[in-house]
Amino acid sequence: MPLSRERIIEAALHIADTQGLRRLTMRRLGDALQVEAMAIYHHLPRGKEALMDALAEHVTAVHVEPGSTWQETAKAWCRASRELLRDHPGVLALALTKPPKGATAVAIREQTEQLTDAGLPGAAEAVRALRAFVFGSVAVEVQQSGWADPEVDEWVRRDERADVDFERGLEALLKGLET
Amino acid sequence: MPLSRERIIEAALHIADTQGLRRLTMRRLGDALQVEAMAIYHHLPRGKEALMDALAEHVTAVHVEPGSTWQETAKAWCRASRELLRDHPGVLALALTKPPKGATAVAIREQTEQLTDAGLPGAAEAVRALRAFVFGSVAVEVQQSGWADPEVDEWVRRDERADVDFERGLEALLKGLET
DNA sequence: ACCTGAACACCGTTCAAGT
DNA sequence: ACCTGAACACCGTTCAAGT
Repeated sequence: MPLSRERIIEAALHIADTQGLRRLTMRRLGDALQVEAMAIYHHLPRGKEALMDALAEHVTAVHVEPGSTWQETAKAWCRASRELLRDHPGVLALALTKPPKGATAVAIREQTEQLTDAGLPGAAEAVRALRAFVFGSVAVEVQQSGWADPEVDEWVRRDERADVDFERGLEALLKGLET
Repeated sequence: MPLSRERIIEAALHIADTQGLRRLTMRRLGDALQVEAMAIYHHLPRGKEALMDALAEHVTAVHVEPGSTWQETAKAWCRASRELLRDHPGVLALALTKPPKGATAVAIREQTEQLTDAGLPGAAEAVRALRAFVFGSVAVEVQQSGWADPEVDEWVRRDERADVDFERGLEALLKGLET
């Protein structure tokens, strides 16, 4: 299998999620791909900076099918975003912090248009509020899961509670955006 | 002026905020403090890991005086937290991502007690929701300010809008927590 | 076009040594 | 107790060279 941008990003995500972002180095990434680190520069010309950008984009560029109401569209987008971010805690810091570019910027514009087309005035403000809600929810949830926690039962209960908190908060936020 | 934990953290914050977290190195930090990098280890025995923890704590350990109602206390805490995080964009990624320990964990417990004492049932859930709101708001705001933006007028308008968005969202969230 | 090897400047950290 | 100097293993990146 030849080296490719996609394979590089996939391997990098795996390292970041399992070992932490600080352990994601070009040399280790090369090892994981059975290649010398320098080979990566051929596919990501700006090197590690380009890799970080690509990882952030990969976990923040979300697309959903338009629902029957703008509320349904917004919900689908929030749930999909949350799931994607939760699945990749290793790059969460990048996702919450890097200014949206490329595919992420496109996805934000797309979502704004979807809500506008579905009849929501002030869709740009709504999208910002929804993004803030998702970011904050995931940040707090992932932070908490990093706490030392010996009780497995506690774990499960805590996870389920994050789900209901998210849905409850989402519902309240959508109500607030209706006015 | 002798080296101290406080001076080290202050200098590190300055480097991170002005040049970015990636440029905060032990050697550069030593230079800024007019000392060899190795001297820092005497005040922060776990080295860079301890430094990162200390920076995260410094921008997330917030205390406020109790207000006349739990709503006032919560508002004061949210505003103070937002301001502190906004003042230090260089370590925002750490603040949103590192599990709360030490002074931050203490501050969270303190806030939960303040809200409980002021008569709010389920204060732990409320504190999580408030933290998520602040984190999400600041993340989106700082991300946006990282966008290329030639128009100064736009800048100002955008900043003011972030303020009213924050206050509006905070008010709505507090209403939602009353039930 | 795609990958390697050697090289360079820089990094975090240890440890013995200085005061 | 507090700081330095030298050393080590590791890092990102460049560039000429191989195929």
